[in-house]
Amino acid sequence: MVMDLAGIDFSAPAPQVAQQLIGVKLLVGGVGGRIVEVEAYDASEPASHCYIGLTERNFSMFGPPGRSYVYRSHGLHWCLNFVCREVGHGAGVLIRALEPLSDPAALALMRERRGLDELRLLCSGPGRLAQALGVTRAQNNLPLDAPPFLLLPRERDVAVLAGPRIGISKAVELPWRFVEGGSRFLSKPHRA
DNA sequence: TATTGGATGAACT
DNA sequence: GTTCATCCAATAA
Repeated sequence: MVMDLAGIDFSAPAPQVAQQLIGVKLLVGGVGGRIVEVEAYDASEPASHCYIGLTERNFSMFGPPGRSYVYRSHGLHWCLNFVCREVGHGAGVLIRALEPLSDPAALALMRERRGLDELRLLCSGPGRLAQALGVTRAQNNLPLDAPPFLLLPRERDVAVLAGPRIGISKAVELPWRFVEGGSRFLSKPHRA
């Protein structure tokens, strides 16, 4: 166990970490919810930002496991990842959707940041959840076991389903997207 | 130096 | 279903 957060060993391969993250509660500055959708990425496959090697953008994915990797997508969205494996490997888990926490103050803050009322749309997508949680490049390469981050273990069992990843054109065959079966907060429905 | 293509989301038809 | 806003790393030249 190199990095034990919410009972998860982040030095394990990304797909293994990814399925264990479903049902875990993620808070950033006290705001967040239960993780219901994630995707695993690894330097060995071409859909990963690490496939090409170390760059200014992806350097945190080559650092220690159990840290954040935040990147900008399509020029306007931020996306949050958790780093896996060991230093120098290049692997991580993209956090794609949360079931928003029921704390009233937290919900109000997320709604304000998103400019929306509808609970379903607060955190159902990687860009949306980063906006709701106030995550930007300022939160890149930070340890996940210290503020503003907080990870709490699953409170109950969840049914985890695996399927193909969303929005990629390479390595489309890998079933490295993991969702909570039946969740209403997914960015897209599960497909096997 | 120029072009291209995204680990997206919102607003359209 | 399609379009588009808008940034930047990778690739081509």
